Amino acid sequence: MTARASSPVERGAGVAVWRQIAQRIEHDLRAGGQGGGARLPTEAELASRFAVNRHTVRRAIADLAARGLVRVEQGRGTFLQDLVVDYPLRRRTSFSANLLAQGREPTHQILEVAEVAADAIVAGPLAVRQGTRVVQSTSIGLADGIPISYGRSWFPAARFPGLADRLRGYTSISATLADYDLADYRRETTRVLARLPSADEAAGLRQPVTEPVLVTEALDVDAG
Amino acid sequence: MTARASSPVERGAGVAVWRQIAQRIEHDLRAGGQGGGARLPTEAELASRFAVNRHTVRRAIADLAARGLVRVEQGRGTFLQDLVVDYPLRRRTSFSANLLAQGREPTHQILEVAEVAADAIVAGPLAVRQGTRVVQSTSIGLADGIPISYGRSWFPAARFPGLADRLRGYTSISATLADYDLADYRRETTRVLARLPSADEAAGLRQPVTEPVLVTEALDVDAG
DNA sequence: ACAAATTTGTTCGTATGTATG
DNA sequence: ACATACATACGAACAAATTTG
Repeated sequence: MTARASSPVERGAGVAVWRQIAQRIEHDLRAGGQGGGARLPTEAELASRFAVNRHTVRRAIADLAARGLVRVEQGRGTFLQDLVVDYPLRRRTSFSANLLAQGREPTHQILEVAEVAADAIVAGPLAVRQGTRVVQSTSIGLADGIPISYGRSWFPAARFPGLADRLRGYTSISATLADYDLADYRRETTRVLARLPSADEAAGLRQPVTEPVLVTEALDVDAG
Repeated sequence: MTARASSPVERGAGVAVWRQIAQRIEHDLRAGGQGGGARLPTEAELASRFAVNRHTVRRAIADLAARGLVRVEQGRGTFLQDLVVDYPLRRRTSFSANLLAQGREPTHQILEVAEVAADAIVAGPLAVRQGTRVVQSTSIGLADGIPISYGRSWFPAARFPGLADRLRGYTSISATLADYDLADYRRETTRVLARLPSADEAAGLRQPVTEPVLVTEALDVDAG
């Protein structure tokens, strides 16, 4: 698509070249309704097209990728992303940030991750046979450094290849804990509410993009 | 802080140098509890400290910034970011939103909530004496109706009056599950993404009001 | 108010590594 | 094995914003 010479970018203008390129690509993407995972030109191609260094194109693409417009795959190419970045990932990051910011958010520490055979107790709810390999995660939840919860979870190993390692790598929260937290701890933290502009319209649009607003409100509560 | 020579990064290992640096910086930040907007060493400083090119350091910092740990200001420096949006609540809302959109996000079902006496196993990590009343929650995680995880958690009853009832009322997600989900399940569900208008600007403000955007996107995936 | 020094931002060039087909 | 395409890393230079003299 857009095989045209592509008018050159403005050098020396106030706007960084990579921004101009990012914007142009974005515009072109939105214009030419390339559904699904349409593929973008290669970095080299774009570089020559815009007459810039490949790094400059990469910077632009990095921006688009960060905003969830495209997805980059090594060795394959860059593709239009209509599904956006995901939430959990960001969620985790925001959690880390939280942790860093204050020291008193409830945290979750994974003590141990092991792969064991499912026993009778576990096998039932997981709908697997006894003896099936399951990943067992043992963790504690902390609030202000004080242990609040202790939990053990099991996941079917087969269904989640690599889960064990992944769990070891991260320190994630226990939802249950967080949920409780949401009810009680909230008092002295900041809240964020996500409000869909209108749960209805979100449906009609074919565009994969709906943009509800996230309202953040700080709530100071006197102790007690 | 950390004025030491900083053992060199592993070259040629499987991990990109910038990742190692990002991780090291992150670690150092968490370790040295530098509250508020403590300032990081300059890029040049870090570059020489790690014996890498400045670009490599920049890449690492970009990562930290993207994850909300630090904030970079041209001409001034890089600072530890502390104000953050709130995490758990956002998570829940997004979860609800998710639910609303489709019906097949991974869910968490609480099977049973009981108040029991802490046994030796539980008492330890919770830092309570054996026999202390603890709330025991048993739950399973589902994805598309299929049980994926089975877990049991304990909370000190004293610390959380009313927890039992509250747990019975909710149906929450398992963070671990969600974490994994992020890698695999994503493919065929609807995602909700909270995007700060500009991860950078959101930084400057001391105001407790940040208004990221929630992007909801439907993703149709061909079966198979 | 102006100049200089600092510090981050942008762009180019070059080289090499890694994943994909 | 080979070509393609993205990933990483280094080096150099200059621009822009901020702070300091």
